[in-house]
Amino acid sequence: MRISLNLALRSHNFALHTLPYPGELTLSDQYTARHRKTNLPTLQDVANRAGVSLSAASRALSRDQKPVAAEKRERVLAAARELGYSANPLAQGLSTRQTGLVSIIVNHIGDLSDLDLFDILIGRLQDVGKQASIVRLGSVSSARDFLRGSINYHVDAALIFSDFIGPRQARDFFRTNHVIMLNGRQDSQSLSVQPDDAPGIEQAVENAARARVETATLITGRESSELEQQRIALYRTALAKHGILVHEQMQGDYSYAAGVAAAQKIDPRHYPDTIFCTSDAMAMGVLDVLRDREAGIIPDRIRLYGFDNLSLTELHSYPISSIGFDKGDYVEQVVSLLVDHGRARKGERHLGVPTRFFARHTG
Amino acid sequence: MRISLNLALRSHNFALHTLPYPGELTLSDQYTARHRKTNLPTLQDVANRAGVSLSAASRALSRDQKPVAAEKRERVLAAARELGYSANPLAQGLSTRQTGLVSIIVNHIGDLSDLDLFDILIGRLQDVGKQASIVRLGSVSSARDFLRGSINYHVDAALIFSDFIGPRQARDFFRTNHVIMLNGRQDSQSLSVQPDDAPGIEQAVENAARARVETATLITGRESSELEQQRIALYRTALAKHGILVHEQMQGDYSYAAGVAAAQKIDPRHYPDTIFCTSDAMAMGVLDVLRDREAGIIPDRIRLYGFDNLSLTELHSYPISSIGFDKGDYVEQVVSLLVDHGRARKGERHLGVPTRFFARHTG
DNA sequence: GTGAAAGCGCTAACAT
DNA sequence: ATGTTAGCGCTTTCAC
Repeated sequence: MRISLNLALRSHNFALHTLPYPGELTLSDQYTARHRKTNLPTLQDVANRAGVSLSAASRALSRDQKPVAAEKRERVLAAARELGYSANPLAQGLSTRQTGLVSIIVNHIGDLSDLDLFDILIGRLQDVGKQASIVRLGSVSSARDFLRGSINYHVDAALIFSDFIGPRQARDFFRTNHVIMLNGRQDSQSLSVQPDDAPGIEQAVENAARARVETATLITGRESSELEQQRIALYRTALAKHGILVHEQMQGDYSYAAGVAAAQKIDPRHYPDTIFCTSDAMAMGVLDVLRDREAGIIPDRIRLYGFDNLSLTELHSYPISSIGFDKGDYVEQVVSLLVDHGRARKGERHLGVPTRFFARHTG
Repeated sequence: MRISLNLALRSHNFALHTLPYPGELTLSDQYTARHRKTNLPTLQDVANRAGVSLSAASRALSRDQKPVAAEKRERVLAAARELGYSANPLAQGLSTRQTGLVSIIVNHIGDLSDLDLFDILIGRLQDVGKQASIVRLGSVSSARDFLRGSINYHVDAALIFSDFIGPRQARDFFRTNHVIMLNGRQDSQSLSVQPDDAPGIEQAVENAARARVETATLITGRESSELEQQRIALYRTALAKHGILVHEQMQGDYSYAAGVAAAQKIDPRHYPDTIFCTSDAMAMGVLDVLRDREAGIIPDRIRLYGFDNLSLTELHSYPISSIGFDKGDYVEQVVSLLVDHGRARKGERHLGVPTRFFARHTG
């Protein structure tokens, strides 16, 4: 996953509700529990209190409709409530092999830099009853050993953001087919959702073309990435289509520093009319360098376009026109893959999310 | 936790090692596993292959030294290796009540905005064998019901960053005493680590004093927070000590927007010599507004100090002098609380991390 | 030191 | 519809 930037700008207002403390246990209930290692009530406690069998209690409390007499179910529910019962997910998992955990696999936490996206993602995961476990791979060399023995080895699904894991490795690491590739790598077996860069790039170039620009410089990420190759091709096609000459192409690594370095190499005597960066972070670096050389140069003489549509580009100092996708849409696709197993069966394994152009001050 | 900003600037170089695929199972091993629902080898499989009993295998593989004949242990280890065995943490957890999971509780993912900090934290957690599960509370009203039944109800520990949960609620929610309060709220029973704001504030004010400033404006967070109250007091004490007059005190909510709003209210005819903000995000807003009014005003006429020492303040556009703590130190304290149970027993339940002043361009 | 056996708390056959 | 029972995979007594 790319190295980039983020800002959580939005204000957050939460009401602090007063919470009820748990219903006190009656003496007898406490007694039944006392001999165990933990004093948390078990399903057996609930069953006892409701005067039903263990399995009846299990059925009554089950998520999916299991056959239980309505009146019995009520008693069980009441007992559970009174005891403050909650199922032990470990025990459930041992039976059902479902932990309710979804791993989010990243190289390092910086990959979460689009906090808005992850806020939506994790929120939605929770909505559908899943907990997010974040795995920081660091380096992939020990990933396998590391995952082994960790609970991530037994998650319901793994969302792969780390670009160092391929679809096959992912299936191997997690011993499950429920792996969703979000890093642009995929094969026929894997599930994936991927932004469709084409519309956003087309729109951005079109926007530049309307301003009658004639030349462009491209600042890219690692060209070793197939995804980046495709993206560059999209830029070049769109630019050619609008008769814009690619002045120069420079390679960076998506980072702010790379943008700075690239901009410093730009010859002041031969400025391009426009600069397209394949990350907002690089565009920020470019902006800072060029602004230093000449106030107002952007967008007066050079139009600048980023990529990712980070919240950060909304900052006063970095009003960078960008390309991105709707984060809500993206998350919905991921969640649909997670929840709607039928979808994958229907052959819909690779989902796309269209990008679009976000006009701001620089382009 | 405060709403703030972050930037992951550092470049990351990971070597992509080729990984061995798992040792293929022999036919007979596959057979023994076949009748089960899953084809993962179990401890029984390992025991069979090593020709020892289940419990012997368990002991041999146990983390802590259990009595096993050296030669037997070797055989078990070999068998486990050959089978690609890894213990099922759910089953282990059911016995030991240790899941290896640590919940990180936040209001929303924006609380992670100090990605550098969380990168270190989650990395270290993994080092000590813990997995991080991120819980986005959103609103606390349903937190309790929500946590129930989720695996977070059975984590080894909960790290509370959300400022909407108090120590008592936390213990209740997680049914454990292993709750580490990182939001500034605590009581005698709870564990906590807290930055010590005093040294950083003292140093920042001293820095301003050396520049012979005479007046200061304070832009604060929610004054309803006790922590913020204390912080304001520290500023006022330090300012008074150096004979600096507090010109004005304005209230924000730590956000960039709040900084913008506050700065706009500053009367151009009566600029203070210096502005202290209790968050970097607010300082960024202030910087943007004032820069717009008059180029170079900061730091030529006004010195500006932020708080948090976000990586973002290293950006060219926001070279804001700030106050913060060493993130590595902070994480070590948290981890020590997590790992070293003896520490809490010795009464060392509330750990501190000193802040210091980070000089940059604005102050 | 070692193995048999009893849990941990729950779900899912399986009879009834 | 309901209760009994057999696992899920592991740790931990408890005798030997």
